[in-house]
Amino acid sequence: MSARLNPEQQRAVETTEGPVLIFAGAGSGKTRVLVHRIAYMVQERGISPWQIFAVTFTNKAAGEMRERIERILGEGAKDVWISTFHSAGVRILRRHIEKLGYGKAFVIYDDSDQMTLIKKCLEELGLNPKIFSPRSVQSRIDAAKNELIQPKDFSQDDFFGERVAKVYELYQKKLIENNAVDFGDLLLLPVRLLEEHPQVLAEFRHRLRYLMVDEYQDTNHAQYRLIKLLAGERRNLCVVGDDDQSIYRWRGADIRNILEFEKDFPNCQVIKLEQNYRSTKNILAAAGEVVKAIAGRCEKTLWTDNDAGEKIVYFTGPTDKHEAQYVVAEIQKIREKMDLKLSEFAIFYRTNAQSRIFEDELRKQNMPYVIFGGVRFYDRMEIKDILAYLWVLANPADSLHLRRILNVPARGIGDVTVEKLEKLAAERGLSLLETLPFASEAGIASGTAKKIATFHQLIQTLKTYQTTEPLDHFVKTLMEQSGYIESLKAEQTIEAESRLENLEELVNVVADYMTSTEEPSLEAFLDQVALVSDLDQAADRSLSLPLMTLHLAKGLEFEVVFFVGMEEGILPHIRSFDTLEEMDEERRITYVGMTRAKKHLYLTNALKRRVFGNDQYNLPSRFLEDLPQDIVQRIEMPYESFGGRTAWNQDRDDDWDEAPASWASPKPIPRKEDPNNPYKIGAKVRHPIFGVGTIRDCEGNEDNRKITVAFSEVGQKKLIAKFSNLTILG
DNA sequence: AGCAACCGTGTTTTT
DNA sequence: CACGGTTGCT
Repeated sequence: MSARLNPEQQRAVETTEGPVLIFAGAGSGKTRVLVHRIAYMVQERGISPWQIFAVTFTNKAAGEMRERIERILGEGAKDVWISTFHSAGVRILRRHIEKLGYGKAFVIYDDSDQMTLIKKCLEELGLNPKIFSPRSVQSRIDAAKNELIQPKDFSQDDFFGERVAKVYELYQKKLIENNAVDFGDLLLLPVRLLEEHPQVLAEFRHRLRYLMVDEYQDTNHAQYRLIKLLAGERRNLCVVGDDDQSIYRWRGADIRNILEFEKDFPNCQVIKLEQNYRSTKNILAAAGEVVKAIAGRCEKTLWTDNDAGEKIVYFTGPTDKHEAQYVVAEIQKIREKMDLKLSEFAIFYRTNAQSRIFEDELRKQNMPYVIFGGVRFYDRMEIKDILAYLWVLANPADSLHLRRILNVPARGIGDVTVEKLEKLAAERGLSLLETLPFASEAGIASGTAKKIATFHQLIQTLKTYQTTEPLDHFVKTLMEQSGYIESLKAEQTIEAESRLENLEELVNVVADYMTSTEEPSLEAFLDQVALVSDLDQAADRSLSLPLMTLHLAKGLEFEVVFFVGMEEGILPHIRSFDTLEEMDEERRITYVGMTRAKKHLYLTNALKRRVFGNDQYNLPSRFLEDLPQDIVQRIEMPYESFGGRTAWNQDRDDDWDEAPASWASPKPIPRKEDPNNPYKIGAKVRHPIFGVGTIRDCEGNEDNRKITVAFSEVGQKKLIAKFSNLTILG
C-alpha cells in the first residue's frame, strides 16, 4: 500500500464531527483509516484519548487496532477505549449491574453453559425435546435477545412460540438465580441499563464523545441500540463497513443498519473507499461479478492499480479426494517456483466438516497445517472443569458450574444426591453451595453427607488460598487440592497425558495474563477467557498452512487462496435455498472469500464426494456461472485418468463406482426438477411425532432432499426427507 | 456408581 | 459417519 493516504482515506480521517458513514470495500485500507483517524483526532484536534470509543467485533481486530495506534500515539493510546461489543458490555456491567438486580460478581455463561441451562428448563417444564430441541430453543432465545425482546414480549402467536416464551422466562429466571449472564445479556443488559438509568447514560455520554464502529454491517439490533444511545444528540458517530461483506445474518446481524444509516442519521457524511490495494484486477473483477446480482446493495466500484495478474483457476476433480490432492500438489508446485511461506497460502471451505479430507492429504504429504477455529482450548473438558471451579469461587451463586464440579473428579456424589440437594435448595431459596451444609436434612445418607462436607471444606480451603497466593500459583494449587491432577494421573492413558499438558498450559495462560495486566484478578481473568475466540489466540503459524471456514477468513488476506467445494448444496449451502436473503448472503460469503486473495485464486470442486459415509453428486456452484470466462482458466481432471497415473492420484485406492450420467457434461448443468420426488407440494403426510401436515415446499434431491411441512399441531417444520419417517397420505 | 453397548438422529457459519 | 443420549449390565 502507498505510504500516503488517498484523497478519500484522507477525508475519512479528517471528518471527525457528526455522523460519518464509511463504505470500506475489501482491501481498501480500512484499518489504516481507522487508526489514522484516531491519531488525527488526538494529535490535530486535541481530543482526549479517553473521549474516544472504538468498537470492533473480534478481540483480534481490537488488539490490532490498539497496537497500531500505540505505534503512532505511544502511551496516550492506552486511554482510547478500544474493545469488542461484548467486552464493552462486560465492562459496563461490572460497574453498574447492581442497578439491574444482579450481583457484581456475576458469571458469564458461554453457549455450552447456556445449553445446559436450557435443557434443564425444558426438563422442568416437561417439554418433549424431540419437538423442542434445545438447539432450536437456544437460537430462538438468542434471536430474541439480539432483538432486545424480553420474555414478556416474546411472540407467542403459535404453539412453538408460546412454549419457547415459557422456556425463555424460566431460563432468564435461572440466570438471575445463578447470578449469571449469557452472551446475549452482555448486549441486552447494557442497553436496558442505559435506557432505564438516565444518569448512567449521561455519564457515558459525557465521557465518550467520539464513537467509532468497525464492521458496522454486522451489527445486530442490540448493538445498534447501544451505539445509538451512546451517540445521543452529539452524534459523533463514525461507522465503517461494507454491506457486501455482511455474512452474519444468522447471528442477528441486520444489514439494514448500514444501508439505512443515512436515513437514521440525517446529514451524515458518506465516504466510499473504493481503491483496493490487495488483489489483482482479475480477482477483483471476478469477485465483483458475484455480488453484482444482489438487489438493494450500495453501488460501489472497487478498482485497483495492481496488475491484472494470473487468471483465476477453476479446477474440477472426479472426487473430493482428487480435489484435495490437487490443492496440496498445487501448493507444492507453487512453492517450488516461488519463495512463499506456507502461511501465505490458505484453504477456505464453507463448513468445518470439509476440512477433514484436506487434513488427511496434508498429513500424508507431511505438510504442516493449522485449522483455524477447531476445538477451542477453552472448550476442552479439563479446562472447562477447572474454570468451573474458578467461576464458583468468584461467584458462589453459580450453581450450574458448582454442579459440574461437585463430582469432578469423582468423589461419590452422584446424580441422585445432587437432585436431592437441588430440591432442598429450591425449597429453601438457597443457592446450591449454601445447601451443602444441610445435606443430611435433604435425606442424604450420612456417608454421602460426609463426602459433601469434605467437598464443602475443599471450597472453603480454596477460598483462603485464593486470597493468599498469586493467581497462577493458586490455580495450580486448585488443580492439585481438588484431586483433579491426581485422578488424571491415575488414568495412565495418552489422553489423560494430553489433558495434563493442557492444564499446564492453562497455568501458563494465567501466568501470561498476570504479566500482561496491570491489576490482575481472578474475576478479570475469567471475563477475558469467556470472551476469547479461536481467532484471537494466534500462535506462531508462519510455518503452517492455514485452513479455515469462509467466515473466519473475513478480515484476512493471503497470497494464494484455494477456495474449495464450490458446489451447489455446499456453497450456496443447502440451508440457504429457501429465501433470497439467505442466497444473497451466500453470495457475499463467496465474495468475502474471493477478495482475500492477493495474487492467486483457485476455485475447486468435485463431481462426487463422500458425505456421512455415502456418495453425493453435487452440481457446480451457481456462483461459478457469474465468473467472466476470459479471466478463468478451466482445469478438469479427465475421466480417463481416474485409474491411471496422474500427478494427483498415483497411490490412490479409491473405490470408484459407476459414473453418473451427469458427468457427460463437464460444464455447469442446468438445475432441473427431480422426477422421482415422492413429496409433492400440497400432499398430506403423517409424521410419527408431529402428526399430520401438508407439504409446503420441497428442495434438493435424494439424500439431500428437504421438505417443509405445515403441521396442524406444531406449525411449520423443515425436515430432511431421508430421516423424516414421513408417511404420505396422498 | 460407572462403564459399555446401543440407538437414533442430524449436520452452517460463532462473538 | 459420529456424536450425544439412553439403556442395561456389572
